[in-house]
Amino acid sequence: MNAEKVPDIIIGRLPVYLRALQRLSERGIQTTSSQELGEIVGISAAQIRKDISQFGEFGKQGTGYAIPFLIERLRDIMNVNKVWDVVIVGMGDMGHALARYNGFSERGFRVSMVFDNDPQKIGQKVGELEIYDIASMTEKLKQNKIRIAMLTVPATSAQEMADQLIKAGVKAILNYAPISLNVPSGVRVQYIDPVTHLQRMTYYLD
Amino acid sequence: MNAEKVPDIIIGRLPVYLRALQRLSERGIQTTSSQELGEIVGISAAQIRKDISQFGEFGKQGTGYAIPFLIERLRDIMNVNKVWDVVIVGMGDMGHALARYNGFSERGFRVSMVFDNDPQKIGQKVGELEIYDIASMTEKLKQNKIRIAMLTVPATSAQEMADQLIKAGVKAILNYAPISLNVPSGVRVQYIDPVTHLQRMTYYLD
DNA sequence: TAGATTGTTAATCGATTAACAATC
DNA sequence: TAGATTGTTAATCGATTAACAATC
Repeated sequence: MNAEKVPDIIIGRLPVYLRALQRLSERGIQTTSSQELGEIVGISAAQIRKDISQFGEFGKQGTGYAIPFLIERLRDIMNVNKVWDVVIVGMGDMGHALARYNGFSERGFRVSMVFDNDPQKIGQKVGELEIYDIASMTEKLKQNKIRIAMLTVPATSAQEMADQLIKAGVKAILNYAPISLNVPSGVRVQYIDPVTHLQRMTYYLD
Repeated sequence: MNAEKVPDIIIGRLPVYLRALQRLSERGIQTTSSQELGEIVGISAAQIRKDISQFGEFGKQGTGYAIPFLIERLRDIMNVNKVWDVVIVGMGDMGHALARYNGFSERGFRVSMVFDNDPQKIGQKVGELEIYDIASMTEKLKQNKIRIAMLTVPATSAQEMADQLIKAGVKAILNYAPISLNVPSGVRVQYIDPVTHLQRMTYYLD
């Protein structure tokens, strides 16, 4: 699709554009401009045009972008024009909250399995899902060709769990444990740690 | 403290350094080098030295950085050498999970109040905390001089709640709602949306 | 047609890396 | 002393912005 390699920093902005476009679409709006979209997401119009133009000519001079069309293109580009099965490892409070979150399905993801190693939890239900034993995880992930996992275990076992996930074929980890993971190239990690996010802001507070 | 304005991208890496240093410290390690720290967090040694040197000369040639000392300096710089009171707005699953998370206190934050507008929830307890009515939020935030909030309400009411928080004096918002917030300059926002994080990775999956 | 807005180029700005003297 | 590693400079690399011809 794209001859040149697109910088990761641009890839990181696409989901934000998509999210904003979907909100506009929900409100019945059919068209937008780089100017308008930029004001919504807090990014310059020039940058938005440049980002989008990496992938094709999706706009029209004079009128801007057709929202449903641009949404489809972005979903294609990001590979979310299908539903990805994801698993959750660690059924503490955070794992439970994610398992019950209903914002995944409408945006391309489905929580298909959840795991824990606590005998008290194994076999319990979280919504529709039964909590499986981590001991059976490698096998189940391979069987179901799972590529994406969310990691919500304590920091002390996060690296070990990540290693297991990777051995089982996982290529993308959303890590909620407050620790930097060591992973081989070819495996992607995104970090969600509320404390680092908060600390990034307190620098600016007196 | 620092004459030159430090780029925000550097500020964003400091919490990651701090987190790694604290893990080393827990393991009883007293000293580290830019090389070693870089391998842990996945950042080049040169960049780590450059980032740290923005704020002073905290290392020693030949031996590296004294971990407890560097931790103290970073905590000073980031303003987390004291405990910040934070509030949570929206007591759904995510709000509950955050309210019960015990990783805040040891890293400079304390959840001091939680709010919801559901009569069923108001007055209930979450751990030690009573859920307060959002109607009383402005008043309570002003009384307690709250500067930081975590926003875990549905996307549809997130902007409205953010506006209220800002009116009440909040200067930093950690936004869990899947929507870009519009805020005046002087107010900081950090975004946590598992779906955008996942979408950022699916681009690279086949 | 007149007005609006794209896609793209060139210029600017900023961030990262490589290299090394200083020094513990 | 010899080896290790910092702090910093200069070079490189990459990202953002400004500007505008093209065109709807």
